Amino acid sequence: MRYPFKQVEEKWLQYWEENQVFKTDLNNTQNKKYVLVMFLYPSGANLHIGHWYNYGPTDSWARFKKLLGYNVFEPMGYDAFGLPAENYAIKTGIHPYDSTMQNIEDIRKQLKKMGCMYDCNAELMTCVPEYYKWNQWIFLQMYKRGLAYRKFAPVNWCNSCQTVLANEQVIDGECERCNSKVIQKNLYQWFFKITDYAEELLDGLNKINWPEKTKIMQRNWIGKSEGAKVIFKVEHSDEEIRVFTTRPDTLYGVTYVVLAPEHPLVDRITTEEHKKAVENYRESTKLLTEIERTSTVKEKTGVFTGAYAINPVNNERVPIWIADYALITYGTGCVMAVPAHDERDFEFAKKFNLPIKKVILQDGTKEEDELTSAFTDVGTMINSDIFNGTRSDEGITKVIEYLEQKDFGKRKINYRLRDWLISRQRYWGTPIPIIHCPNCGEVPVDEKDLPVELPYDVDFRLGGESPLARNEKFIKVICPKCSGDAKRDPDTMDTFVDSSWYYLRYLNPNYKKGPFDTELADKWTPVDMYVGGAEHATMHLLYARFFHKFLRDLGLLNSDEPFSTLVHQGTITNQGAKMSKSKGNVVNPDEFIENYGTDVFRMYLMFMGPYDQGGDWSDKGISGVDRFVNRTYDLFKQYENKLRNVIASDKYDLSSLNDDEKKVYRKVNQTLKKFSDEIENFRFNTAVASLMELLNELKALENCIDEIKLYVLSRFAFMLASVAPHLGEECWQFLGNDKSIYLSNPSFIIDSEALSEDNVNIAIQVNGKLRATISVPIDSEQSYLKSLVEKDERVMKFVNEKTILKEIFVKNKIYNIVVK
RNA sequence: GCCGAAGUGGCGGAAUUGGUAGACGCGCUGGACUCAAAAUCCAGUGGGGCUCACACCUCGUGCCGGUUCGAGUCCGGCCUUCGGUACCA
Repeated sequence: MRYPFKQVEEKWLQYWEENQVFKTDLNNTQNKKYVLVMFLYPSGANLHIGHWYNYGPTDSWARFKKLLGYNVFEPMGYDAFGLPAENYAIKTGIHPYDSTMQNIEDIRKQLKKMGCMYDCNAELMTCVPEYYKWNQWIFLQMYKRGLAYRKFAPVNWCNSCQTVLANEQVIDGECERCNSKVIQKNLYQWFFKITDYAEELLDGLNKINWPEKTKIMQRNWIGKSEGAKVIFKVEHSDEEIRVFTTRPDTLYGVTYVVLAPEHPLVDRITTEEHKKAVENYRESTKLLTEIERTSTVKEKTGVFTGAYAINPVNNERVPIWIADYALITYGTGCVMAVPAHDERDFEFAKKFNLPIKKVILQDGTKEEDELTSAFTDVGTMINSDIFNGTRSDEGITKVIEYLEQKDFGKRKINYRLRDWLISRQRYWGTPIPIIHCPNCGEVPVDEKDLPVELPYDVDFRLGGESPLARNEKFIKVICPKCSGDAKRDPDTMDTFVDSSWYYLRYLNPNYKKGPFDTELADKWTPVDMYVGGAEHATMHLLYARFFHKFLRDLGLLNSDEPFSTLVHQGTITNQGAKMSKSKGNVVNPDEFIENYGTDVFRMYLMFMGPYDQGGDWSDKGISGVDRFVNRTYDLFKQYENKLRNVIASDKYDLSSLNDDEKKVYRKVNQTLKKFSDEIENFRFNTAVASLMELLNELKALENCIDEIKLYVLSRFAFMLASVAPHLGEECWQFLGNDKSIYLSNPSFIIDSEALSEDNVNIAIQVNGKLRATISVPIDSEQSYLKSLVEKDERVMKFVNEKTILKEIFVKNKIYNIVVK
């Protein structure tokens, strides 16, 4: 009979809801497991395969933990602010609030079909004042501590989205969202001082169980480098140039200095005769950034300023150039150029005929040998006064010590990480709780006046300024300090602010005394298992760590990290291409749900391949899972109500069982072991395969007594309930159970004695080549095998007339005879 | 360029610390059931050789080399694909 999935799925969904099976008792923190998937962006499109792939298997993991007796908390919510809703509004006139709420309602229904254990009491959305009020509150706490600040700064501007972007949101010089070219613009913007936490963010990576590649990405993004700051005086001037270098050992080889074109010093030091050229160059680089910054041809360009700097260690006079290969955003915006030992400087020096001075001698070469490229490895220091003869790697610290002694410079650590730009010139986000007063300057909104509510009636057409700036009712306020006319800050916050702490809010979404219930947060965080896309490696996953540490420093949390274990699901592609609405290649899961049901579809997604690898979508194998599910259903259906009065023990003595009983008893114990291991480690494909193997062995069930049947089938149903929840429940019921398996606490213990077999197959090799396999009792000794092999013609024909040099024996595995 | 991951049958993919390569599934082939088909069930299925057949032999995990009794797994050198990053001093 075909598995009537529609009735079964409906039945159990209803049961779970009516009996609140998945409501978590948050006050009970014994055996707690906080399982979380990255929350959902409520777009108008249907949930696609990617959502199912993310949520389904993770839910199976959570379900298995629950079956094992853990107190599992698995919430789901909506990341409801953001640009797409606003762009949609501009196009259609439908207000972002209305469309978002409608979308959430639609998505709730679809989510339900997945049959996940989401605790609906914990649902949250970020676009309501009850939530974003606390974004503002956190903002104010940062402001108080100098961690939220406003500055006039060059920012990434997307003309199409009419807003600024964080560095993390610029991909290949293009806007992450709309792929249009990002340009530079100078604007007053709000920043969060994430750089204050750079060192701790780096350090903390060693303490968390995250994919190594994600940690590496964060490490690179933070980009710590150690070196020195060196001060060069500008000749005939009071100005000084402070450079950062990781190679103080090459300091004697400096032949020129480079400033970034935008560097403020340029105006003050450029000589009259070079002003024009410098101005032209600055203009051209500005244009270049706007037009073609990502050009693959990186021909070095630059101009001389006419000024000279003095190298503090040898008083050499070196020219000061400007060039766009010096970046204003990194280090001090100034570079000491050592062409002999830096590839970029070498290239530049060659092009502009600047001197190349060798100060590190490569082992096995002579000083007068000409350099054909920069030598950047370790060698012996030369032309370096008192350091001559020193190995360059040791020279680094020695030169730094010397610089500090003479007051020429200092040891310095630099980070690539920049502060997080959070202002957005858009409507659909959290208003920034700051008032700008002509008399008092920046005035933070009083905490008791929060939330600063986002007004509903707004003209959100694009215009280069925030839509909120055009809303008189919102923008005009009385300054709380001087009672004069003032204006609210018209910008809203980056939506990554919302997602930086939502996992704390889930624990009590209605909490009123603070952003989250600190008592619960202490018990339930860090999140035990966090699952989401790898594309968030340097954005959400970095910001959330920063927030967590900040909230800890506020005294609201005790833990240092938000997510102790992280897993990335892979990407499901369609014919090699990422699925996206714009490409029109999104595979709709609906037809599979309709034809096969939720359980089959979820199980197929798990079975396809390694979870973190994703893969190209194909429905080719789904019939295999469908067959498995139907066979399984048939098997259990056969025993419907027949085992109701049977009672199985927790353990059976193998010697009391017949061969078939032994076989299935062992197999189910072995499967339970394997299945548990595989699920625990997110290896769902092999977990499902192990169940298929088990089913294939269960033909032998016919020759078993009822007790064994029940023993085996109840364990099978137990495992099924994790990967095919509705079917698992149904099968559990067929065995005579009246209650949901999730309310039954079966606590099956693996019989470790049943894990091994009576007999094992040993590979018999001659010189490492397989010549025969022999079945022997487990743990047989070498001598016994030898006696068998000696009678075995298949093996002996390769041994006869040759000398046995060696025999290698690995118990229960292999017996290898080495001959010559 | 640099950092990271991966290359295994016709296909998706399995293989504890080096120890019987190809689990599980798809597909395909043959058979049963059927008037027939679908569905279902049973059997077979890496390539090559040899044989009436059973058996047996041989080659096989991107390429070349090495370590080892034994390598998909370890080491050295390449090639390809996919992610990340990009003048970071």
